[in-house]
Amino acid sequence: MVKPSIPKGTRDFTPVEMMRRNYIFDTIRNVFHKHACLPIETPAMENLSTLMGKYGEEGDRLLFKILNSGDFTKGVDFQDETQSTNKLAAQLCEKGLRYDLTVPFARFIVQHQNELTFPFKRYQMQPVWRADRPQKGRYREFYQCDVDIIGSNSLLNEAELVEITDEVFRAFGINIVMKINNRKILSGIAEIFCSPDQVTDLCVALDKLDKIGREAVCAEMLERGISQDAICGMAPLFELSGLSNEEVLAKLEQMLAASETGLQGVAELRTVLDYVAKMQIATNLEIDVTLARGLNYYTGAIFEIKATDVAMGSISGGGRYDNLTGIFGLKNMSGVGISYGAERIYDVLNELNLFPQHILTPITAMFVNFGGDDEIYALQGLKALRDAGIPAEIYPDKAKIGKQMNYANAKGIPYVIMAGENERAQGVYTLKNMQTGEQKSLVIGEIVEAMKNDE
RNA sequence: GCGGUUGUAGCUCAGUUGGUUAGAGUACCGGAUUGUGGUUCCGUGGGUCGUCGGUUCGAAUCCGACCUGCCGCCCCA
Repeated sequence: MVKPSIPKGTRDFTPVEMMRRNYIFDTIRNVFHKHACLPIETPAMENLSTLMGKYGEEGDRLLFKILNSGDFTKGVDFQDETQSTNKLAAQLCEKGLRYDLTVPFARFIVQHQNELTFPFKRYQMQPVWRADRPQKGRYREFYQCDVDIIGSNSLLNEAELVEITDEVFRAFGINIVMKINNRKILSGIAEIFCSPDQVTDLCVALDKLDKIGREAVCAEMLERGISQDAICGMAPLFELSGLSNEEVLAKLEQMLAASETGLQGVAELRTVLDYVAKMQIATNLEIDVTLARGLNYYTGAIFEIKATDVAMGSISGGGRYDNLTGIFGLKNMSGVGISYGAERIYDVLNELNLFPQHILTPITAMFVNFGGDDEIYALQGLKALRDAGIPAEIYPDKAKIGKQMNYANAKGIPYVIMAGENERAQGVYTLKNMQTGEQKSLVIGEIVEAMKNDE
């Protein structure tokens, strides 16, 4: 016998967990529908060539690769030590599990460009896989809920994503702060203070400011080859927290006066904030110039969302990408999107006790099984309830009443219906409220009515 | 990928310097109670002590490797 187990970082979901997860997906899907977004799905596995090189060096390492079928060692030289692991893997694996939903989406757009109407608003809620080391809130298989608007440069789309985010988290009752930045601002900073090709090093270091503090960030910048002079020049960046969005924009405009790109980033940010204000979106939107995010395909706005009432990593993130489809041969297709992390949202809802009670009791009534003719009589009542759209079941065996009651109790079924010889003779059913213990003799129509009103 | 830490019944955990047949609570199942659950009482079952190897007369206990969960780094939903 094998000991039952599942791979590291993966999980089973119990009925209670699934009902909660479905509540999350349903809630998000409703908001997406309201914003006229259309659903798509893509396969769990993509060609490795689609995936490799899109997420940086780190991303390549975290990709799950799928061993070729058949004689996969044929023609592969394992002795050749000049081959890197990556090159060897490329010979052995031509497929991999998707790492996120955005790159497969870009592939999808290019492949189906002639069937789609642009601007295209899509949503997609599917699992993704990363060979990361699991920790709390970090899994190797997890779900993302993505929404993207592609084929339009309009900053109205950024504003709409803020609006969608606001609606999603308001529906959950989660208080959030939404941080926003613009990659062009980061490029401008690199342009002015160090050099444009150091923007990645700059971002990686700057991104850690709230975590490791100013001094450690400066130390990391030095280590990454950014000069002391440049770091001193950037000093005002470290002093922006606490300022209003307007004040931050003004300061950035000063600092970036010599960079066209940088100023454009500031202008974009200002426009988005302006839209958001005019649309009267209540979400707390905060400029954070240290927000960089690792994904190197972002070119404009960058978003990140954190729950304010619980200590947890970001529950959502996204941004604008101008050229993601370019690598698949389609130019001039700018898009902006955001991704909500289902398991992070689950943990937040759980920790703050925000899951609604009603999602846990999908079964409204259970008929006790007395066997024989009583069983048939119960089945008739059961059908009436189901026809009326009331989720109900009958205990399948003629077991002891205590056992059947226990079953209903353990499953949290709010109503138990009993009908034996006496009830059958009178054409009624005994309805028992499991919470109060109260019992009533009613005809089936009255029971249906009572339960409909109860909902 | 690097460093640290954890693992005993379905669950929460005891288990003495290494010493007979590894315990408790809870849950489960059965009974007290054959048309009434949540409270109570009694009883049954349930363990390759994470896995493999080593030290030892003897290992849940000491050592090593691996696996898993967790924490930090990297990165990130």
